[in-house]
Amino acid sequence: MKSSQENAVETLLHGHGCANQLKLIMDQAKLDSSMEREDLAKSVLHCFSDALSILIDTNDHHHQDDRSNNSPPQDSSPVLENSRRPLHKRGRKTSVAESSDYRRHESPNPIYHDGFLWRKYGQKQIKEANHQRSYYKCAYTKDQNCEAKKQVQMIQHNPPLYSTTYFGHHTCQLHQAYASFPIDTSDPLDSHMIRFDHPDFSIHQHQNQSQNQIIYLKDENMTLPDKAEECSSPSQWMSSEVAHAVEAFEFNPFRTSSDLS
DNA sequence: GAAATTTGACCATC
DNA sequence: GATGGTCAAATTTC
Repeated sequence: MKSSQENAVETLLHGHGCANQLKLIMDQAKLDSSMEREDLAKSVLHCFSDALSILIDTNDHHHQDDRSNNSPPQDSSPVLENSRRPLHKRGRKTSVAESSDYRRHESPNPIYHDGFLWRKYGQKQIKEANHQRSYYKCAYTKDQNCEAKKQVQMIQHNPPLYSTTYFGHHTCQLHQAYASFPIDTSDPLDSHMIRFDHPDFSIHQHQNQSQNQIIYLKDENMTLPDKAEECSSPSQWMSSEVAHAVEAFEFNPFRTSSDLS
C-alpha cells in the first residue's frame, strides 16, 4: 500500500513529465509561442522540480530516521534544507531563530508573494553572505499572535539565487482556514480554488454553479485570469511562490479526502 | 491620513 | 568587539 506521500511524488512525476513534454513542443514551435507562455512553462517545470526535491528530500529524512536515530544528519538537497543545523553561527537574539523549526528554500527568484501577508521589519547587510537579508514577519503577529517569520536573501549573484527561510508556523486565522479546509481533487466538479484578488481581504468560501469552492486571499501583485472561476484547477494559475509557501507551511492543496481520514 | 517600508540604533549572543 | 536579529522613528507610498 502506497503512502500518500508516495502517491504525491508519483502524481508530481507525471505532471513534471507532462510539463516537460509541453516545453519540448513549445520549443519546437517557437514561431507560435510567446515568451510569456515559455516563461509559464518554465515556471511550471521549476515548480514541479522543487516540489519533487522537497518531497524526495523529506522521504529521505524519514527513511534516515527510520534507519537510525543516532546517525548524523546528512547534507540535504541544495533545493531545500530542513535540517536542525542552526542557521547562523552566532548573533541570534530571538527564540524563533534558535528554533529547530525552520524551512529553507532556494530559488532563482525571491519569494515575496507566497499567499501569506508579510510585513517587512528589517534589512541587514550580512557579513558572511555579501548580500542584504530582509526580515519579514506575519502581518498578524500582533493581532493574532502569529509567530511565523521569514528571511529573504540573495545568496548568489550570477545566476541569481535567493534563499527564503521560513521560521515557525502560521497560527493566524488565515493559515487555519487553509489547514482545516478539506481538499479533494479527485472529482473535477468538486475542485477547490484559492484566489488572491478579493477586495476586502477576508477569507470567503464560495460555491459556484459547478460546486467549485474558492478561498479568497489578497495579493495585489498576483496576476490572474480574468475569469479565475472558470479554471478547472488551482495549478492552472497558482504561482510557484505560492506552491513553495504551501509546502513551507505543510498545506497540501492536492490532498485528497482519503488522505485526511 | 493610514499603511508599509526603510534604516539606524539597540540588544543578545558568541 | 563583531555579528545578526529586532525595534521604532522617519520616510515613502497609496
